[in-house]
Amino acid sequence: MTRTMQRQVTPPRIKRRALSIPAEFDSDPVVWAAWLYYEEGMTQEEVADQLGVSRASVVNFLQEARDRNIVTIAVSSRHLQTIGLAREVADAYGLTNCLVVPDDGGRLPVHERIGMAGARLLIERLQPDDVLGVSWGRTVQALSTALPEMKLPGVTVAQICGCSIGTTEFSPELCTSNIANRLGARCVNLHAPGIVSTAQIKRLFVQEPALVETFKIIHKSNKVLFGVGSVDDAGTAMRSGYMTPEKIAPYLARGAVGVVSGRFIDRDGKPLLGALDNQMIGLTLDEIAKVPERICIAGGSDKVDAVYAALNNNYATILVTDVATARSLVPRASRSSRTGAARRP
Amino acid sequence: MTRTMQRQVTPPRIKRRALSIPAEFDSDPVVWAAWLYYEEGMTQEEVADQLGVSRASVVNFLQEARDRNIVTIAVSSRHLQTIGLAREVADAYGLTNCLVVPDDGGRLPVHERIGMAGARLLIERLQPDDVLGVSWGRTVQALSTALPEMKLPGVTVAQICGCSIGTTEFSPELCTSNIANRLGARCVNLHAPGIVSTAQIKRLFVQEPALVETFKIIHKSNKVLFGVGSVDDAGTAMRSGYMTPEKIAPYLARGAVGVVSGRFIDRDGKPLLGALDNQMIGLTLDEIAKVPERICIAGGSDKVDAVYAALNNNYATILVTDVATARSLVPRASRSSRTGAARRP
DNA sequence: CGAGACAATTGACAATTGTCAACTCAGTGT
DNA sequence: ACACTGAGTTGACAATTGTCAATTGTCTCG
Repeated sequence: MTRTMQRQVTPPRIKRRALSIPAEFDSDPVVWAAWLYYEEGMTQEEVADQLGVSRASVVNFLQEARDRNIVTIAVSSRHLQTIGLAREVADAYGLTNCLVVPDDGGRLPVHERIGMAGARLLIERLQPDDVLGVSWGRTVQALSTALPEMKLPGVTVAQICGCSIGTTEFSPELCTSNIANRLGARCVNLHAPGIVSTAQIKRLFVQEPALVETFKIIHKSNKVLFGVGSVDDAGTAMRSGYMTPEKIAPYLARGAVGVVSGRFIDRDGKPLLGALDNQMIGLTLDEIAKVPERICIAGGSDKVDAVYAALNNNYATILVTDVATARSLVPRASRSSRTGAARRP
Repeated sequence: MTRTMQRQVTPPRIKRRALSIPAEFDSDPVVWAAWLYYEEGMTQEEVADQLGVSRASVVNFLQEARDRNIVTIAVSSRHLQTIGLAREVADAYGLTNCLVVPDDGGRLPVHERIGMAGARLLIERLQPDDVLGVSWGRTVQALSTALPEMKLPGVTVAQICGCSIGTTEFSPELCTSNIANRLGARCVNLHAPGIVSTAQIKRLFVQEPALVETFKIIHKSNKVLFGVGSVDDAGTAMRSGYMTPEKIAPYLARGAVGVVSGRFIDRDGKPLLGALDNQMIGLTLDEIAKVPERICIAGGSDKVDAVYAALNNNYATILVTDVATARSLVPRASRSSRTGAARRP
């Protein structure tokens, strides 16, 4: 979602005489245009003259250069962390990192903005031999589509909870494979339903050699990426056919405030175990909590309670959220939250 | 040398009412502006409204964001290698990499353009524990100023040839420390003249414990960066007081065509050893040739002979040059050069 | 060989962005 | 108190950039 530009035509009349020796067959004009424009700071018209094409074509070339990742325009996530609010949240909840995406006046939905920032953060943090466990949800899905195409062959992306049955636009398997594809990473899908009908069937599944192998990889995750669902609304989990109201009811009755990777948590973030849990296939909350780096991407006013709970129980080491959510989060923090973070001198 | 932009003022009249909750004290408006503009693709006017400032201020913020490296606009060097010409040169001379910077119609001098591309390449290639040996010259100097500010604390930048006496704008010690500073790397200077008056004095210097220590580090270089000087013109080496015409004369007489890191080479690239060599303090050509990755940055019609010689004797594993030089280089190559590189389908 | 289809390129126009001199406002010195 | 300085901001204007429909070129097929 970089700058929007497209094509155009050149205005000047001194055209058509290629200045130097440009129009040879030994170069990709797109690369040239990108270099001259972005690196040397030429104007599009100058580039057009240099290349011997119309300025409109230059616009096209530049567009293509961005699409092909020949030029990269990136806001470094490190700087989004320098925003005072991000520091306050990080301090308050003991996070190693916190990204707060600015408000854009409702231009883009929250989950998309958070997805974009999360994408940026993710590619800056991934190391060659990482195994990234991926949960699912609207925000995770948004992150996956915001990722640029890359080549990170050493990385593995693993699906940490079973598949959903419904056919919404997002699902665990789609999130995972999308991310892996964009990243050029190995993709490990968990080929099993997220929820099976009985605890016994779950046991059967889990003992299946193919799944055992898959789980071996999943358990090697040194980073996890997950969203947080609320239970107030009809929630992601239900809309996607992952759960049904009847199944959820007992959890709600016992005080569930949110869903992390398909599992319910109470207001303190404690796992809320119930009958359903024995039918769920995927990493448990305790297992997730053991992964060294845990990236939580979530925001929106309806999710504040759930995010607060999740943070409170330290499920996340890194949080990507939006301004409004961050603002609600700070005063709630159990520890001392410092007011008035450092401003520029 | 990214896009040129500066400050400005906003045109619309619907201003001054901050749309959401932007003007709080918890954020750096520069980061916000950068995010909204570059990441979300808002127009500057929209950003201005969102932030509650004039559009002119937004222009200023964006300028500052680029200056502060909050946004990075980069042409990936990998793509400069995809230019057919670069491949031809690489093939012809057995290089692992070759970058060819496009012609810009004389807008910027060759060495600056090459320096920019070299800078890009360098930061993409440097690994955490690298020791980078740095020679000197106009192009190396240009590279150093084209580097962005970074933090690469694990990297060491070492000066591989002694200091010059003159006070030109560039010198071995300046090149090295410039590069180290920009990169946020450790800087190891070689505190000795590049040329001393007698071979005996050189021996004394080199045995000095402080220098012995320095050389230990220098010899650990796993990457080197050097330019190539011609001897046709009055050359860098002389203008900087590094050498004098009398000293050079014997080398010229014996067929010197170029200078690499202060040492003369003949038309086959062979080191041309003479009286002076025993008075030079710094890595020898043979020592340089043993470094695994050797980045040569050089171009310009006056240097073609010298670059050809250097490439011919395999001093470089990576070459950064300009189109004109690359064009001259290809037909000279001793091996089979393939004509007509791949075009886009 | 011409018609048709499709992609690339272009010029005119509209929108966005950069420049600049003037202005505001805090802080200072007298 | 008041003029002065300097940083930060602004509006009007100029330059640059994006859009789009029309044109051109290329390739395929009849």
